[in-house]
Amino acid sequence: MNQSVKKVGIREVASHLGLSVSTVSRALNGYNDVNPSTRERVEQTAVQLGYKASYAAANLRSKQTRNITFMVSKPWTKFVDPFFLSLLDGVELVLRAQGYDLQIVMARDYEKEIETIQDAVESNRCDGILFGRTRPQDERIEFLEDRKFPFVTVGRTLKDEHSWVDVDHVDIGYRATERLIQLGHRRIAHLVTPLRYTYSHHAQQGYRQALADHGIPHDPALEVECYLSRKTGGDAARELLSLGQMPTALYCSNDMIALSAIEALRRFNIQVGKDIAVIGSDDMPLAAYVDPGLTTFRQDLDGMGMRMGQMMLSMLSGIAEPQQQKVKAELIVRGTDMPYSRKNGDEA
Amino acid sequence: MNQSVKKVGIREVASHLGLSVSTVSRALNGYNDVNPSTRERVEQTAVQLGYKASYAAANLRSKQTRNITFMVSKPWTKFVDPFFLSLLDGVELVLRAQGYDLQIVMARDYEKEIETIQDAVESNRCDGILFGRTRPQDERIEFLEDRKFPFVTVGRTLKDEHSWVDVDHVDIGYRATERLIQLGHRRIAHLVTPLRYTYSHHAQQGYRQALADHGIPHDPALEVECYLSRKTGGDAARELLSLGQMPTALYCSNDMIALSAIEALRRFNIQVGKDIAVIGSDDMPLAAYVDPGLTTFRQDLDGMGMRMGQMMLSMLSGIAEPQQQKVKAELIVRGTDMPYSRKNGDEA
DNA sequence: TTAAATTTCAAAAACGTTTTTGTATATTAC
DNA sequence: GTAATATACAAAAACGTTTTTGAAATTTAA
Repeated sequence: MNQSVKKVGIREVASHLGLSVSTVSRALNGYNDVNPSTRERVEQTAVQLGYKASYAAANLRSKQTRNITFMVSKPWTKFVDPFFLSLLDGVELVLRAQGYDLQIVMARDYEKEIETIQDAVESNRCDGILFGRTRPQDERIEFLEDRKFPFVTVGRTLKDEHSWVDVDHVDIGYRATERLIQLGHRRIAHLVTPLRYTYSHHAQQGYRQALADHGIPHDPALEVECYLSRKTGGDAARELLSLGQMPTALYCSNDMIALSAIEALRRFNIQVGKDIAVIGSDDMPLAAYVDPGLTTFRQDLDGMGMRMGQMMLSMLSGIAEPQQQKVKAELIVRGTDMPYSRKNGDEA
Repeated sequence: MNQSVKKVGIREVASHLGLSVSTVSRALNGYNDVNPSTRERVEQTAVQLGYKASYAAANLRSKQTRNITFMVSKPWTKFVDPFFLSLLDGVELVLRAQGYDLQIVMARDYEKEIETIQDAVESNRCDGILFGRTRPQDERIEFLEDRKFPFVTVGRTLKDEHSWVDVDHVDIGYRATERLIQLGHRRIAHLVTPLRYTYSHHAQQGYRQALADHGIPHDPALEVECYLSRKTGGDAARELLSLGQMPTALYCSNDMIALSAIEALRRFNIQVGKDIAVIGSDDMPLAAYVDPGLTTFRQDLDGMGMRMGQMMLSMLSGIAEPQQQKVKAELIVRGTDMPYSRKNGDEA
């Protein structure tokens, strides 16, 4: 392939300096049994000759790739999950500072997730793995724990003994619900994200706790599981409508679901922000742009990403104990939540 | 690291079958000097023993990574450029089908772009490179051409002799402008994306050609370069306002710029879709959600991604001639463009 | 029936580093 | 002044594959 430019290897650097390859290698890799002045000469010559160590050769011998893989899943839309992309920036910043590269691989569907991870660890492609969409019981986590392969997740399993960063979804659920209660609502529905993900359970837990703490009985009919497509977010709203007794407020554990429900309700001439209150959960970009703006929660994705990177780094440096970090989200009040008034759909 | 699970190499597979490692290797890699029945036995034993070839070792020997790197640039927002992410799906689909992996690396800023690419090719990390944000003269392309390293870009240089896929921005510029002209507008501004990117020049070319074809003189004051941040999109609108004679229509070679201008104009009580017409260029998700919806152009990113993958594949299989594909965008009429009426800001 | 060609596999070299081990020389300890 | 230690480098092994080369066994050609 490279015709014009001859590939320069460590041998060339060594012979150019009259040194052995081992010394060049050790100089370049920061070992201390090399004279400072020699090291400097080596470094200079290396850049001068344009030497770059072969990735494959170095990996093969050292068993280190200095590479961390983030597996993103293909979600409900045709694109990569934007939620995880937002994390990447923080992760990359931290890893890069320690000389690690961040590599992103996509998993096309559920089976590919575990397959991708297995492949990454079994073919020695990276030193550590990052991923999200964690489930109460997660095959991927079991696999990695079994292999003792370093990993950090966004979100956790129910067993919860590995390293993770997570938004406090119990807290979001609680605060969203409590806010609606304090605004006077009593029939509050929860459009909950797929229960195959752990965080949905946490949201549910926060929602139910808030109801309980304020003496509102939990009505299972008001808690409907939505899938992460826009369509089924609206479906849930229609389902609630057909219940006869429409709730006066909606807490959605995902903004997309909220937006989808809002659109469906609009079709029925139900004005969100006037006839019904809605609160979302993750402040997606769209949330600020719709009219009225969606009241929701902002999550510090960048900070979480950095924390994630730090955890990975410390695992790589030998720290074995799992590290865990739960971060609180910030309420962003916009226009979709409002006090309860008798005129609302509720006739109880 | 792997304490419980012993790593099984090609040697184990070979000895388990009473074959030589070379035969196992050739069987697994689809060479034809191996008996079909032997191949089957090897394949079975390989999965049975859980053998996976070491990535590094295979790379080192074969000089092939079966890995394609897509370099995404960090754009104006804090996240990865959503435009390129949309391509990824198509690219990945095509590459995966031929056993290639797609790996994504981020370039944090301009200098990192060339650096990232140099590093990827010089350390033999991939067999081919994909990227966008191409400039009229592009250092990265020169570097890769010089090394004869396979690459395909989204967008092109002005010299235009490499392999690329590109949206026909000349066409978009022409059609957007012509549409506004046919709606009766004569003072049409062009808020143009940064001219450091080639596609901005194409958009400009289409815009000017449409004006010329309809006998409208080109007013340089109406063509203002915007940077891809929301703020400076609005700045351009304010600049035009201060001109005294506001244009009656805006063609923006980027939706973000359009949205930003719209927001700024709203602050001045100028109603987009009533007082001024706006047309965007790339149908970003937000475009459908704002009120009124942005009239813009839809680009078949998925198809472009697939085409890109195919081009890469054919380059890898030895085809040397550059392949190029220009795709037309589809006009999406929403609410921000409307016919010219005398009441508009224009008093000419 | 023999020579040539084909099929199928094995032995060994090669890929370009890092790591292990070894060895002069210089330094320190006594 | 000698032995022990530390310093700075070199030689060679090792990493786990793929590729090259070679060779026996089988088939085909004559």
